Amino acid sequence: MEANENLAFDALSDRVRRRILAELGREGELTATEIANRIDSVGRTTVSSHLRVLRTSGAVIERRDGRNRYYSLDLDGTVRDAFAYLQSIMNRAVGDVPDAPEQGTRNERETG
Amino acid sequence: MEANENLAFDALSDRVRRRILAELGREGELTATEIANRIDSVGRTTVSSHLRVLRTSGAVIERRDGRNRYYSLDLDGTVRDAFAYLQSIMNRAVGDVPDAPEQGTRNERETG
DNA sequence: TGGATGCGTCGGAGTGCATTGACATATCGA
DNA sequence: TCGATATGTCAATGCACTCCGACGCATCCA
Repeated sequence: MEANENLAFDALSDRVRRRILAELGREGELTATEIANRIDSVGRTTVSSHLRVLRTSGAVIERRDGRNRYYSLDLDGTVRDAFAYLQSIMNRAVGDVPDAPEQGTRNERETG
Repeated sequence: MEANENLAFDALSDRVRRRILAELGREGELTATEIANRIDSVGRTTVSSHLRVLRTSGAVIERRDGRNRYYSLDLDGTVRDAFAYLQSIMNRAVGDVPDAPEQGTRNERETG
């Protein structure tokens, strides 16, 4: 859990990356270019770099279709780890923190 | 919410700071020296600097007593903001994420 | 009152990371 | 096949942050 937690917050430590995650959360699936168009504070190259970090750390999923690459949140990945971490420290202090949502209901563990 | 969210993840972006928060979550209240003793990868000065960041960003509360300063999590502060952020992006994607705990009224929340 | 303890802050050295333009690769359309 | 589009990657640059020793201030104890 320690390693995952570090990975998770590394991914979340950058403002642009959080912005990307928020967009993906809102839209579901977006291409790299679409994301870059929505965030005009940085260029396409920068977005691409951040997508690499998010991909490597397990925060987003990439789906290829022709020359497009669609990105979406990986809700079983690092975002969930970060959620779990915050949950755990709040839990110890309050003792009444709810669980993360049941994620497995939408994709029946295709990996196998 | 944007500003708070940035503050929150800035505070959480460092491994030592997360370590400190975890200790505070586990122990409830600790002095700066106690925290430094529990984290031997860095010195007391470093811990003090991180505590400053955590204090400034609203992640921890400081209570003074004589020459000691006791730190504890501020569960209505940035930790909660970070929780809320993750919640919101997971919410949009899953639509089934529970709320953070009610910090101020936890006495009434009798879990059935 | 004088020494010890707890703790914050300052200044500087070292390090890591974000950003970007240029370039490479693969796919689409005519 | 030829150009346009979508996207990743590389190398260089500059900034921001971490870490620590030294110092200062307040508090406690004898």
